[in-house]
Amino acid sequence: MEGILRKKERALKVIEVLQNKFGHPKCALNYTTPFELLVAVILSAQCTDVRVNIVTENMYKIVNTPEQFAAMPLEDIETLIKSTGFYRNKAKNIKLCSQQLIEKYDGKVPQEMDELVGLAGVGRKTANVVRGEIWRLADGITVDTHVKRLTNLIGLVNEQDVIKIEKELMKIIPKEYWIDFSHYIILQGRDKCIARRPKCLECEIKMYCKHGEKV
DNA sequence: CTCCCGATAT
DNA sequence: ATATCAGGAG
Repeated sequence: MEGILRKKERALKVIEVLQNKFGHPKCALNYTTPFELLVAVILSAQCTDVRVNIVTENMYKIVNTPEQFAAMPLEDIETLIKSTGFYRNKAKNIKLCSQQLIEKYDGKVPQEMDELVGLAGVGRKTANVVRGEIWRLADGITVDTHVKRLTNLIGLVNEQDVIKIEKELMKIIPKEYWIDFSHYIILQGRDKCIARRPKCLECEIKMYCKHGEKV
């Protein structure tokens, strides 16, 4: 087990490199309201953000409020979001989540982590993204498929459970970087550390990576 | 742990 | 054909 201090040191170096590369990153999902972002993040499960943006651009012209989704037949929501995959679960969650927002929060997206996680289809990953993006709030670190893969490769964690990964990262990453860290890792995951065919030769953080350091 | 699931790159 | 994509619920 590598020391926590050594991990912090390497994490800060990775952050420095990626900060210089990506600057001040923002969410790649398109939205105009907190609710639109919440729905977009729910749709982004196991789906590219490019696909989600194609779907939401069309859909939000028709429905973009909790009241409208709550009133819409489930089959119609399914049709609108079908191409994002898992469409039956997602449609059910979006509709139920909309009803919960109306009943409990006057149709507005709540800020507290506990409240967000209590909504249908909203887990810690989705809640972290919305809180960080909308209100710049962070009492957690977004752990998606990219963060899971890269933090293991970089050796910051040795763990597959996303909740445990998040807790470990919260010990290693200084809080001021909690929001941007995930953005950096995800952007690097798309640009260089692509799961299907990583471009280790061109990777800016290969010296900190289990794959890249062999190149 | 399994299931949900279409689109895309390889 | 197969792996992967800003996961969450049962």
